[in-house]
Amino acid sequence: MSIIVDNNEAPKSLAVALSPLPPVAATGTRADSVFDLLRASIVQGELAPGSKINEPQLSKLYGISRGPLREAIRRLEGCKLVEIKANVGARVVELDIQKAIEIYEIREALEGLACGLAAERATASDCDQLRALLARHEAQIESEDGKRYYQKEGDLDFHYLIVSLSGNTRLFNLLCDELYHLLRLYRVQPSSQPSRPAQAFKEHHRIVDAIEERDSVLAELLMRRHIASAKATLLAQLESDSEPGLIAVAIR
Amino acid sequence: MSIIVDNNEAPKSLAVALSPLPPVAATGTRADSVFDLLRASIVQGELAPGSKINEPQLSKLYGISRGPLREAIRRLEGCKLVEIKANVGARVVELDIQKAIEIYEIREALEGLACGLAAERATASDCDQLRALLARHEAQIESEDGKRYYQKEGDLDFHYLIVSLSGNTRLFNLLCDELYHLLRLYRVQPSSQPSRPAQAFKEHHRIVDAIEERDSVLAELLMRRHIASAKATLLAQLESDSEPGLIAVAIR
DNA sequence: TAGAATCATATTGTAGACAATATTGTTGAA
DNA sequence: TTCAACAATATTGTCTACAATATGATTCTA
Repeated sequence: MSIIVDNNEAPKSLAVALSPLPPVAATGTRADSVFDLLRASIVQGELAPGSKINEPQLSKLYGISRGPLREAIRRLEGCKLVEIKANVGARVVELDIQKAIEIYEIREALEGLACGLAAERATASDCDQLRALLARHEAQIESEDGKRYYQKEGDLDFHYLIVSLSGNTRLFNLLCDELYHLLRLYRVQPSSQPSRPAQAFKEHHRIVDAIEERDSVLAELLMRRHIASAKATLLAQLESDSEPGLIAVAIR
Repeated sequence: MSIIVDNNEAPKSLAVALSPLPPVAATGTRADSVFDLLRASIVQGELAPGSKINEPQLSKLYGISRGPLREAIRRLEGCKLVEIKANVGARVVELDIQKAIEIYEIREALEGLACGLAAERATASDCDQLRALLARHEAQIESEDGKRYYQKEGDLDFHYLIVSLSGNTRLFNLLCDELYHLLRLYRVQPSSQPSRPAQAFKEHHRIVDAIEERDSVLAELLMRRHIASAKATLLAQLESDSEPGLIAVAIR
């Protein structure tokens, strides 16, 4: 299954696949709640890449009118998770290799920045937190299902923490509220997943070393290399996956 | 006049200050048109930083209903030009020194990336374009009112071109559709404007040299330094401006 | 007078209905 | 059969009205 060619319409059992709106919205407006739900649905693959966002269908599903729904869709557009064409509607974004390259180029620059700033600003207790996180990851790597966890979310935990230590709020929002959600789209398909948890773990350790030593130049360099490695791994996966995908396109 | 303390409400003569919606929308939806108009109004300072976005008032002014207007406001939120609080409404963003630092940190990383990529990808004719742009700027710098032009928009022209040469569409959108509009907010106030057109012009030339020589590492380095200089200049202005502002706050 | 509670007002949030546009299916002619 | 024009349908875009919430002014009490 390739993410490139999977632009089928949403299945008819959509109402089953998507979670309904909780009866009492925790806080904020309905548009906010629906935004969260829709984003989760897209990121988790319930709403397939390329599939149409049908307003009447979704407003009925979530039990809200189209007004707040449209506002939620506009916010998704801001996050680049959907693309809107006037008088045509919104579709879940389709990720291809070209977009992956662009995203990772940006990610490398921004996380490099974040890591360098973190090295300048991290306190001793911040470093303790980083070490504790790494220790938890080490324990999980040794167990087999932990390995999967580490690949999926544990890695992002590490990056979240570094970015938050940068002290740059806008940078945090840019990475954690937008870019990371997009990145998750690339993890939806089970795929071969050779990945590289042990290697990544080593790299994480060296990054924390640099931060502890307040070596911001080295911290930036190591993080940029770390992201570049992740990019190479992802691109290799995408390219191997794309072959059957292209065939599937040809068949149709 | 300081951008920090200028959080007065929009003047009563708002309808005069803002341009009305053109009778025939060029293309796209009304929400798109109003988004463009509102963004222009904010960036040009007609809608002052910190001022309230009043939906009934604006919908009457633009001659549209609140539905598309709210969608436009959501998009402005995505560009970080307004901040929305649930059940309270939207306000034009207030720029302070802290935010300027954050924006310029991000800008330095992203434009450094863009410039390095441009050095890798620019063709001979791309380089010709860059040289032609610089020649135009040189001519304008020598005339006095050209100097002002150069400070205001000519500099951004140069950066637009570099970013577009990077070949990274997402990077282009991030910088040109979002960050640059925000940056313009800092230029609204007339201020002392010592600025540094001659120095910036020199730096631009060296950047183009590096791009022509396909030296992406140098190109990135020079662009980062160039942005860092611009940041220092802006921060110096903001800090000198902020003193009377703080007094104004104390008086009120 | 100072402060708190209450009420009136204004603004935001939401719903439902209608208009405009795009999409799809059908019919007809070449 | 194939293509084009047309009609039917569905979806998006917009408007109006109403409900929910916040804001402020006023009144009342200590």
